Amino acid sequence: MITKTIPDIVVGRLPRYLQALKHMLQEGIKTTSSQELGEAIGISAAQIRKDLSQFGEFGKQGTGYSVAYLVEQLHTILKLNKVWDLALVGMGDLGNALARYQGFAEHGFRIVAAFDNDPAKIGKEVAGLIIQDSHNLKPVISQMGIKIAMITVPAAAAQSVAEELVDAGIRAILNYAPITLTLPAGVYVENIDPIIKLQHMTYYLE
Amino acid sequence: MITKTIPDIVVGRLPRYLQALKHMLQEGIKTTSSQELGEAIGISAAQIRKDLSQFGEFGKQGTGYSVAYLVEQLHTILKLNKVWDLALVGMGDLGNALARYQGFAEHGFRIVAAFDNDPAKIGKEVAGLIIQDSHNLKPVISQMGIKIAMITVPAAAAQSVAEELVDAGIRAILNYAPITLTLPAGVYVENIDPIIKLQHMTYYLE
DNA sequence: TTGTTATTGTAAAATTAAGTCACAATCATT
DNA sequence: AATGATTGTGACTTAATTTTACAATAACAA
Repeated sequence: MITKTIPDIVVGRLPRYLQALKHMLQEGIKTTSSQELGEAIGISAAQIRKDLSQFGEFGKQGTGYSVAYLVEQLHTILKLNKVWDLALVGMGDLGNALARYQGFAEHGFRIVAAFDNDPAKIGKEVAGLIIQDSHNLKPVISQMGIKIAMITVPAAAAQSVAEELVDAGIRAILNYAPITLTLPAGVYVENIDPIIKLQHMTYYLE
Repeated sequence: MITKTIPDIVVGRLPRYLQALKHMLQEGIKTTSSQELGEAIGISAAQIRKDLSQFGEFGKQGTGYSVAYLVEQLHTILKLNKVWDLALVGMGDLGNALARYQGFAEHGFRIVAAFDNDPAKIGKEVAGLIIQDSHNLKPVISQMGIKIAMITVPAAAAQSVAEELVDAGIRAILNYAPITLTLPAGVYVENIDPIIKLQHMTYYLE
C-alpha cells in the first residue's frame, strides 16, 4: 500500500459526509449515490468520489454506496470506533452548556473531567460531573490518559491553560476562547469563535 | 477603482488579524509588522501583506503598521463601524449561554430578539431579553429589520427555522445545529459544530 | 548628509486544490 | 442479453494559494 499524505481539507470534509450519512440512516435510507450525498451537503459528486477514493473503494457501480457501510468505513478512517474521553476546562455558561450537551455522547465523545478555578464552582456537580480544581488539571488528565480537551475559559487565561493541558499529555484542543493559541507542533487545535464567523459574514452584508 | 472579487478565504482571515490586533491594542502596542502579526497567529508575513494589499496600502516601509489605524481600516472593510442586530432562535442551554455572552456586545453585535417554541420558556427573561414565541419570528424580525440570526435549535427543527428566518429577511445565519442547511443563494451560512471539529482532530490521533 | 537597517507592496514563480470531463468496469433490473 | 445507473480513476484544465524575491522607502544613527 502506498502511503501518501491526504490533504487536511479532504480530511475536514469527511465529518460532514458522516453527518449527512447518519441523517440518512435515521431516515431509513439504505443506499445513496455521490450525486445524492453531494446535493445534501452542497458538494459536487465528483469531489465526493475523489475524496473517498483516497481511502479505498467503498461503493458499487450502478448502485452507489451502502449508507451503513460507508458510515462504518468513515468511522474507521476517522478513528471513531472507540469512545474518546474529553476534558473540559472552564465551567462558565458555555462550559455548562457543553457539559449538558447530549451530542458528544451520541457521537462517541465522553466528557470525563471538568475543571474551573473558581472556589464557588469547585465541587459542584454538572451533568454527573464534579467540577474539579484547575490546580489538579495536570495529575488528573495525565492519570486518566485524556488526549482531547475543550477550553472555555476567558481569553486572558486560555494560553496558559492550553500549555498546562499539553504538559499533561493533551494532543488535541478544541478552543472556544477568542484568542489564537501558540502551541508546539503536533498539538492539533481547532477554534470555535462566533465573533470571527460573524465578522466574516458582515463583509458580505450592507 | 478596479473592482475585483476578493477570495472568500482572504476575507475569512481578516477577522483573525483583527482579533490579534485588538489584543495588541489592549497591551498598549502601537505599531506592528507583518512579521510580528504573522507569528502571533501562525500565518506567514508575506501572506498577511498580500491579503491586506488587496484592500489598500495600510503600512509604511521600514516601520510597519499602526495597530490602531489597521484596526480601523479592517473595521471599515468588514463593515463593523456599526452595531449589528442579531436574532437568536432556540433558548436551550447553548442559546442561554450565547444570550449571556458579553463578547457579542464588545464587538458590536447586539442580540435584540430571542425565540423558542417551548411555552415554559416563552415570556421568561434571559440577560435582559424576553423570550418570544417562535410563531412571531417572522413579523418581529422583519419589522426590526434584523439581518443576522443564530440558530441553536435541535437538528430536526433547524432547516424549517432557517427557511422561516430567510423568509423574514435574514441574510446571514450562524448555525449551531448539527446539520447542513439548504438555503437560497445569497444567504450566508456559517456552521459551528463541535462534533465535526472533534472528528476532524481524531483522524490525527491514535 | 550618508549609510544602515527594517519593512512594505508587488510581481513572478511554484505549489496546491478544485473542477471538468470522459469512460471502462461493473452491478441490478428487465 | 440488453439496458440503465453509477463508481473509480485518469487526464486535463482552471483557479486559488503560498512562497520567494526584491525594488522602494522610511526611520534612525553617525
